[in-house]
Amino acid sequence: MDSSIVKLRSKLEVYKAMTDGGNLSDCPVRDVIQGLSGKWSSLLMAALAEQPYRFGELRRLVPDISQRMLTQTLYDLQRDGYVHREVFPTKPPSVEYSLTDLGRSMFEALQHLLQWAENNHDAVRGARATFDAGQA
Amino acid sequence: MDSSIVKLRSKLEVYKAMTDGGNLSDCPVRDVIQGLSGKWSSLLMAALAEQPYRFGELRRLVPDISQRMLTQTLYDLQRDGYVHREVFPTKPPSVEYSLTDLGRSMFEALQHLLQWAENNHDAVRGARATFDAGQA
DNA sequence: GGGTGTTGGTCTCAAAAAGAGACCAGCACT
DNA sequence: AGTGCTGGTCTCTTTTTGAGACCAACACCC
Repeated sequence: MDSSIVKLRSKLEVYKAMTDGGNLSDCPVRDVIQGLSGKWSSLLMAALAEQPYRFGELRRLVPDISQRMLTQTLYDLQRDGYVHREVFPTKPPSVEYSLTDLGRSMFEALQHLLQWAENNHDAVRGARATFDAGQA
Repeated sequence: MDSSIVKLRSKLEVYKAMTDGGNLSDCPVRDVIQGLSGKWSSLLMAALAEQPYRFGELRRLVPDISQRMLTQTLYDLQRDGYVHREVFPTKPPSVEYSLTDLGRSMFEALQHLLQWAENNHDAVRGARATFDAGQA
């Protein structure tokens, strides 16, 4: 079973790792997860996991992200060490974003969740439809 | 290697699964991920993965969540089929939240990411510190 | 040399989401 | 009668996000 490594740790431990200290600054796991829980983070990670992209390419690739949020999300990902930003001295200068080793490592863990989402989206959509019908 | 199953699919495919159609409603993966990318979702999932909890217990367990966001996040998790809500006719009535099978299945995938966060938080914190020092 | 296009942003303003905290009904217990 | 506990909701303020205008610098074209 591919989840054996994870299962060796009790769920309680993972939970405690998220709440230890009671506040964010004392809880590293929450601190890290926070940076990934934005609306665009996982999407941009998935894009950059495929290949490095330039700013404008990413903007065209994800048409419904605002330029402002693209800038900011890339900045945050870079700050947390997942993404490398390189400016090429062309005219006008172009900027390439790529995953760091840390970013690739993180994406491997994230990918399980993306995979699950792809495999189970109809179950989720079904649950949502049933729920909404019941509330109506 | 425990990630072999995932690696069988190309990263490109996962990425395409997140962008197909160009908008949210046509992209199931983004639709599902969206529901999990909130600030509190993963934390509450981790808590409920440990054991079922009542509303007030969760509130005490996560002291820095507002009652308003606790209500709403649990509602969303319930709507997407991850969480079961049961009202017991005590006086005053108590409400218990627990994971569904779908929720447990999803948490298994999520746990990889939580695990990674726990293992690598010092790398992330280090990257952040270095970055901030460079910007100063 | 003047007009147009490209680059990767920033700035402002409006809309949406989140946080803080008061408030509520219903009943038990004292 | 007063107090407490339950799981919420309501309102108000602050923060975050979204939409879109604007920018400098240069290249290319004529």
